[in-house]
Amino acid sequence: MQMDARLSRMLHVLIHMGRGDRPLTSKDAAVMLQTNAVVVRRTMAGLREAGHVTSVKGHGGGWSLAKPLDEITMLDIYRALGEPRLFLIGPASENPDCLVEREVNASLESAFDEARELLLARLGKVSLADIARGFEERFAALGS
Amino acid sequence: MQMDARLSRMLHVLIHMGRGDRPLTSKDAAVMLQTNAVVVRRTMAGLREAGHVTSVKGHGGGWSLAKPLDEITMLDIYRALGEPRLFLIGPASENPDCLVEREVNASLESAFDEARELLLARLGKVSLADIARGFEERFAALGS
DNA sequence: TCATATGCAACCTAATACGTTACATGATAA
DNA sequence: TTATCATGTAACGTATTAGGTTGCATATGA
Repeated sequence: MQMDARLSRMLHVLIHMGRGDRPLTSKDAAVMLQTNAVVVRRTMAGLREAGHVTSVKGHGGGWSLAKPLDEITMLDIYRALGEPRLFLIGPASENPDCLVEREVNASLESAFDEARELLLARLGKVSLADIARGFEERFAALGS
Repeated sequence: MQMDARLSRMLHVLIHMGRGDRPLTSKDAAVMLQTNAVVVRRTMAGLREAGHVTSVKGHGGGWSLAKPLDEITMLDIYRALGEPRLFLIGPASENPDCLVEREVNASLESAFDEARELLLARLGKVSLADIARGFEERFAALGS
């Protein structure tokens, strides 16, 4: 499979939403993300269920933030997406009969679990407002 | 795609090779790994190129370790497999025009890079002899 | 009423480890 | 020398899953 870009895409579009004043339509988001409006709705559905965004049908409708960006972390969005699998690499089988294989699995899982823990902790420390701030700084530096 | 089990499988089979005295045929390895002999050869080819194992054709042939297990780390095998992609999650595009997207990518990459670094460091600290030792201990505990 | 927007089902596509078949090549034993 | 055993490799099929696409129902505002 290709990369799972849902987390990246949602962060991207949420920060744009934080900078706009009107609801963002799936169509406009699709242009930003260079994809299809259905893909946007499908992915955003998880964020709505998690309470991070709201959606309104009809004229003037679209997607809006349900809370300010500084109350949303990268980890929140990862969770709202259903905590998709992080690693492409894994054990051949979950509960093998072979004791050697069990030992190999234990060694690998230990290393991967530690990496996962670190990664999620890091995602939890960065709010979308932090990322937006980083953007503002780069943008300002560009104009100078 | 399903999990990439090549690392797990290679560690498994290498430790078995360390416990045997004769070359291990692809067929026998395939039974151990519950797969096909061609898959074994395909995957082991990388380990041979990296100098971790040797292969001999014909009668009495098969696969042998090129060095003792305490001179091979989990990281060595990961590298010999061509350093396959670790993470399933990634950016939507590598060099986006949108500055917001660049900022998102930078934040994500920073977190993922740190996790990768930790993971590879951990893989580099564990030799196959360490895993074999763990197995021996569990095995001995089982018999008591 | 009509244009606009989400909601959602149903299907196709791409990428890639893994599985499978077929055949060539090399090595050993009879 | 010949049969057997083993690796080497090409070629093609399979399964999984994010993403893409079409179609239609539903709700909202002008």
